[in-house]
Amino acid sequence: MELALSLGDAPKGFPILDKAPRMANKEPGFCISLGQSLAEKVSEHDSVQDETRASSDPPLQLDLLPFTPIPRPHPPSYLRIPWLSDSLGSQRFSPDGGAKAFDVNRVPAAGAEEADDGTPPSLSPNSVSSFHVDFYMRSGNAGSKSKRELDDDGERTNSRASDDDENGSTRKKLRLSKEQSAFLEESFKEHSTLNPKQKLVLAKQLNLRPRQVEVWFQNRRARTKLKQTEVDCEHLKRCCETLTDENKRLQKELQELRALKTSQPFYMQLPATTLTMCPSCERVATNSSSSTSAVTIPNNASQAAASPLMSLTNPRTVTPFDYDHNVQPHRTPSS
DNA sequence: CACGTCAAAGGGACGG
DNA sequence: CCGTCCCTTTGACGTG
Repeated sequence: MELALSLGDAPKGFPILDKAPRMANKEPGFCISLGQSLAEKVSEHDSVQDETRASSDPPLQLDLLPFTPIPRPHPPSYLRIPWLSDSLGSQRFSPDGGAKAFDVNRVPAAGAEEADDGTPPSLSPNSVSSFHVDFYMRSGNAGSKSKRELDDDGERTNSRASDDDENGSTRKKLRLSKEQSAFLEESFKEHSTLNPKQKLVLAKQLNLRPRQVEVWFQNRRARTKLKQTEVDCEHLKRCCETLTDENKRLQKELQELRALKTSQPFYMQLPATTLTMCPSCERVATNSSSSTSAVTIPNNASQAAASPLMSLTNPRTVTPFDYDHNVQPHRTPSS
């Protein structure tokens, strides 16, 4: 089976084209040709493409087929994303329907049908800002398709959901084609939300119902949100681990200091209320004249805050004699 | 067969 | 009131 798709008659760039090589890793038969870029529009999303698509560059052919090229028996169809350009543009599906038009959820003959709401976008055939993509699905690629995508003729037979609506029975599970998904994905990169016009045009271009496009964007936003939630969760997890480690460390230090305190009751001779510290010089004095105990003060206020007993082990040690520069010792709040 | 993925449906919230 | 969004659920399908 061959699937030919060409997007745009006046070549212009589009991010999807730059993603194509990556897609090609999974899609053996994938051929894209592209021309003038919309680098100005899309550079914020993909800076790499600017290097490959200068505005004056001739159309670039990306042949992603890993095997020998296959002939192109049918003229390409044309698609473009309207909000990437300044006017509603051309959309010309293969007129003869020979190369299977892009989608898939409808037979080509149904591609000209109006949208569900009965207001199909009127597309001008002569846009100058469109892009041009040729998709060639090799028969080998069809082998990678799920069996439900293929009918007896090897062609995709996903029916429109409207068929189900008409039946009013079960809703058919339909899978969007890789091309549709890629196209929607690129559209999503441009706009995570759609206005009605964009939705209609995109639906028309992808041969989908507007509701399908809308639902796809809703689900896509949900996936993005879920992913972000997972990232946030991971970040919080790491923060929690860090804090847990810090807490353990401080608890251990506290234990050590308590042990030190018990083994050296000498420090207990100084009631806490007798210690004062000069905020300017950080020197500690005692207003107990009989005491000549040496005390230490923290060099780091945060350390002291984190570990109240740390001051007992801080190397900077002073005696009451040091605090002797005509400054009245400050009273502690408790005194 | 269990599980994951994803399109789609349904309902509530919200803004114009 | 209508259209859209988000959230939840459903169901079809693919995969290990």
